[in-house]
Amino acid sequence: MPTLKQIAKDLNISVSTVSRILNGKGKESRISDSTVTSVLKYAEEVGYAPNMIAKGLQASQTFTIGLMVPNMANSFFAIMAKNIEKWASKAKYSIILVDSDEDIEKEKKQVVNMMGRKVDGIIVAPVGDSFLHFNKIVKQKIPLVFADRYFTDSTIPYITSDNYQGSYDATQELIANGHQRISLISGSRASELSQERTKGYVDALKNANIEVSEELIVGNSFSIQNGLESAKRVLQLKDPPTAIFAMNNLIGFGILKTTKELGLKIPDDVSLIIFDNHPYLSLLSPSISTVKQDSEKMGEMAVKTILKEINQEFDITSIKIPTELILRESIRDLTLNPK
Amino acid sequence: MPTLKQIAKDLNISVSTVSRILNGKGKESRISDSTVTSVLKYAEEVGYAPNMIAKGLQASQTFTIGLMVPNMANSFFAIMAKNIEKWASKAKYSIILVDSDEDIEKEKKQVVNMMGRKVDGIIVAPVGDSFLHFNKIVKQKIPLVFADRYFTDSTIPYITSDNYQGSYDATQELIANGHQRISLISGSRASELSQERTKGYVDALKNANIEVSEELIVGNSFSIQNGLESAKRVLQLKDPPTAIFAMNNLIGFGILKTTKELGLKIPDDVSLIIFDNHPYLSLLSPSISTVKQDSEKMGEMAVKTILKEINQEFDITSIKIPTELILRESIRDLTLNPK
DNA sequence: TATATTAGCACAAACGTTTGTGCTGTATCG
DNA sequence: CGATACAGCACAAACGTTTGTGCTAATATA
Repeated sequence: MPTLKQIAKDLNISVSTVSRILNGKGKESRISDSTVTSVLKYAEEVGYAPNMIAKGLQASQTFTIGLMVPNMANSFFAIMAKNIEKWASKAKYSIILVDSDEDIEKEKKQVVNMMGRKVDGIIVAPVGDSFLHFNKIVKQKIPLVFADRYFTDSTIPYITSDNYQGSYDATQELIANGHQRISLISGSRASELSQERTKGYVDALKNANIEVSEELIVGNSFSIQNGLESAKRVLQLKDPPTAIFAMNNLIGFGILKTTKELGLKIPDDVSLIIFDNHPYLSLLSPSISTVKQDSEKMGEMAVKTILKEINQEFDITSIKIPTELILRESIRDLTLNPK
Repeated sequence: MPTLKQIAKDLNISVSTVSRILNGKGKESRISDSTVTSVLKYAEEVGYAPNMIAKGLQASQTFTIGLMVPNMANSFFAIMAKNIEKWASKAKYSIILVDSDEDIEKEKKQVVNMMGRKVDGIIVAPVGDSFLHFNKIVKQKIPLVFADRYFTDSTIPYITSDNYQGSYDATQELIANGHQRISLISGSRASELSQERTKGYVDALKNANIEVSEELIVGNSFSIQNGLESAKRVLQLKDPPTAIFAMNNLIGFGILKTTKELGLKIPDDVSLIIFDNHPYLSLLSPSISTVKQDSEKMGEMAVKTILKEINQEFDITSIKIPTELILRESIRDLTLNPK
């Protein structure tokens, strides 16, 4: 791989001259046209490409953004990552990807790794209930933004869905269809995202004067396994719910497996709505109603926000992206034909 | 962020001594125990973390692996990426992620970008029908391995499924169920992967003395759109197929949407088998038979292979990972109840 | 013609590492 | 007691850039 030094040597001129020319500063540095063209031509010829590592060392800017997600196998994060890469690469940034695998220890370790790699900014969907290990990032003045999951008691900006409203809407829809015993299968309780979605659920119930029953709020993990087990548990209650609200798509998938296993019919035996849409949910029989999150937009806004931070702009704000209620066939209307 | 220089200054010793100690070379460099412990203690205290950029410059090894996939929204690649990151990080490597978005131009540009970033190796699922733009990688002696998609007429190692066998098995299964008019909806024809899967399909037909009809081999893209349109086309033939074989999961999804839209029942009206499994396919009614690829393994082997290349080991071979035929309810047995 | 200006480039430091070599002082040996 | 050995460290180059400053020769000005 040719370097500036090599080109300079071959052309019998200095490294600095070559550098300036290749950075388009030929004119302002009063380099003669003949030198400029010969360097340009030669660089092209030998296929010169700047060493970004050396550039990064010198400028202490690496044009790299760290991205940490809890689980790439979750299509929500995969799509978000796709869009983050898309918008980052448009701005000449590259993405360093980490799948924390919902493991707080890996997350902590990789935070340090990313700092060592001198990323210009970090986008993370955190897995834990504490942002302490992110403080060192902030202390180093490294731009940071949370995506999807977040901490309101920190000053770190976040991009997320309007979790409260989405959850409220979903619960409200179930209520409007005559449901009173509605079970919420929750993701990690420690996450503020969970708390916000729970709040939407609770408030919708309260506003409809429906008693909030603790036995109907179950689960503690954003996983298929949790969906499976929690659904099983709640459906085998002496007084089972008429409807279930799944807090994310993995939980939703688990619930679907359970109902299939138990031979329960949706929506005849139990109604279902899932937070987070998934292409296949429209193909199921019955198709499943969902709260659609705009993960493309979330990725886009996360990049735009981190770029603002990197460029030291001032109007940096957290963003709640509206959700969309998609009604399909998984909710039984109990007002028409009560159980 | 503290540097070696800063620590050296604070402790009134030289940079080289600090460097050696922090790299565990205190003993062999005959540094006194007192110096060693004081440096270790102080480094811990100020939270020293090595600057990987500077390290990379000096060692010309960045502990970075470039990963380029055509579409992260495709769960196959998302899962592969997850496992690549998993195995890479176990070996202290980080992943630079690029989503080429099935765009050959973006792929070409990012190849150059990755070289400029001095990645230690590159794993790529290429989108085009030519590997010319990868030659410069090879020429620079940068380790390269193809994953999923590949080129047999290059010397670049690849990790892929046993596409021929998987495809043969799927077709064979349809034939065993009495199907004669079997449509193959193909991904990008230029890809050898497509050609291999097509070959499996063709050979299975030939071995059963079934004529290969060109009008039943349709499509030219690994996309939902292709699945949608091609299925529509083939199902509206005067003599439509009794079974469809989808070359990947996106195509399969498109087909499922089409049959739903057209009101066709699977498997009564048309049978279906999809190359590449997906969790939701077991939940559909009917559940869909698939050829399951081991994308976890593919990711793992891709990393292990690239690490071998990086470490200049010799036993580097291309790998075909066996597929598994998963039979569910989407294939009608025409031998029992012919159409 | 002597001085000032400017064109056109080279030099060198710096970014944070690693590592080969060299230097000084104390301990060991004969 | 003089030479040798080794402990314990410092110095400096190198990796490939960028950029402020300095230098030389040619041109312009007085």
